[in-house]
Amino acid sequence: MITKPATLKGTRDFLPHQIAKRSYLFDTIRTVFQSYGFAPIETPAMEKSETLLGKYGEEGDKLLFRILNNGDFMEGVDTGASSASIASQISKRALRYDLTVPFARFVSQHRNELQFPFKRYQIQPVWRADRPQKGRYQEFFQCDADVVGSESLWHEVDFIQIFDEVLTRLGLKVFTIKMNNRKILAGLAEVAGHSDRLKDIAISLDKLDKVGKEQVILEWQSRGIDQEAIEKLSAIFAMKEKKSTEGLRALLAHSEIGLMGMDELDQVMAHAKALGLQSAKLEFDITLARGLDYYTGAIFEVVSDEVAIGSICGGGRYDDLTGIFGMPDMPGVGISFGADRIYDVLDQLQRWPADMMTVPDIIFMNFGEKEAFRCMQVMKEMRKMGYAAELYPSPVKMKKQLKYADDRGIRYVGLIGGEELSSGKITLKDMQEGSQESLELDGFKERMKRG
RNA sequence: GUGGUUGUAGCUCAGUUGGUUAGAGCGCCUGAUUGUGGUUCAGGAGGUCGUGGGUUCAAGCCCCAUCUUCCACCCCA
Repeated sequence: MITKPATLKGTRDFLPHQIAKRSYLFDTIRTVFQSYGFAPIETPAMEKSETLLGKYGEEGDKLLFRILNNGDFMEGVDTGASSASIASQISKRALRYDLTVPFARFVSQHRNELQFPFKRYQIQPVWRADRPQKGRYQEFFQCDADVVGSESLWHEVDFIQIFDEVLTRLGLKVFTIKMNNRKILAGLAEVAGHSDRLKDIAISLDKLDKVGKEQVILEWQSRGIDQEAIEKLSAIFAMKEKKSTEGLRALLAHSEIGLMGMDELDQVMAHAKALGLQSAKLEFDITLARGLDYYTGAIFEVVSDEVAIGSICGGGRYDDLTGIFGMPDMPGVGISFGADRIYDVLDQLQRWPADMMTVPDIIFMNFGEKEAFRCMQVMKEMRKMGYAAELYPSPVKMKKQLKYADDRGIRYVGLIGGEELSSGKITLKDMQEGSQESLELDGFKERMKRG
């Protein structure tokens, strides 16, 4: 039986022109990361299940792709157990869900080989068993930069500049870097008298933009936040509208952690603004929560204001990511570029630079055995000069050969047929101009150098 | 994971209340042009109507399942 060819849902093939665009994107990100002192690493696509499980919350666990054990995976399995238990019995490996947790494992494992603070970047695919939508895939690339082993807030300032630099270079003109601090959210929970309910308060608050404040209040109520607390928290709504921290200090006056968050936020934003940004708008957003459980300080999210596709970058600070791998007191902060979403944004906006396809500089027409051999000799010299050259592989009709050159967007065509072979000349055709000239080998080289 | 939506030629899409042989544009191939592309003209190829069942004398169209797409939740890049 023949299987109909198809990629799995949420996954895609990449054609040469798409790879060209993606490489340009990666190269831009890589260049900027390196200019800020980050060095590349790679980790395996799969990890032990226990490395990944429980790191992304309950929802995240469900989105992990599990890998079935090899061999007789049912041997000794308690089939009466729960699905989750059976799953962990028959699957000891999983595909990575992001690059941050594998990085934490990496740092802990190689701690004696690294110099701290350690700054690494990583551009690799990740997998999530999510339901696909536009800009939402089951396999996609993340481009992460993290620094571990430093509490300095200068890193936060660096990351804001990196967002600005990369996205500006890629041609995005209108985008917003949203910033908040988990300590501020913790402070709010504290003054509301619900320190233990930080997550409930933040998750509902995060939806403010979408559902409005009445709905947020309703959701708080249903999550068991009492009326007195809600009244205190309501002061937030005004701050959200003004996008300012005005009045926030007063509200957090009795929360040590809240005030600490305020200090951090003010310091980072002030420095980032003083250094200047090219295209980015930098905004405080009290409702920004982000789901990942491990964030403890600054949190970032970048959205394009030109294309509605969700966030294109994210990031934040975590005090203790490697603790679960047996390496306590290792603070870190990092960001991630969602390459595939940025790709989609650039596609939609048609912001790709021209001439990104890797196309040879010249193609030689094939007139037969002897003529082709002469072309091979000439091409050998051309390649030494740094040109990419190729020969049409078979001596078919000129029309077909030229159309091939045209379709591929190759600018120059070299013709060495019977006439040229006997006269020792080369006919060079410029496909853009539609002109052609007959040249000696030296003149031909000169002509190519002139472009 | 929940609710919805989509699928017809390589691409973008028509296809009437179920009724002969499923169409168009673009693209592709061939020729006009046996050493000249992108223009023009003439001709041609290409479809298990996503897949599998079912209802019917008859299904691209109705029903069920499944895969896929996109949307809203959820969550996120």
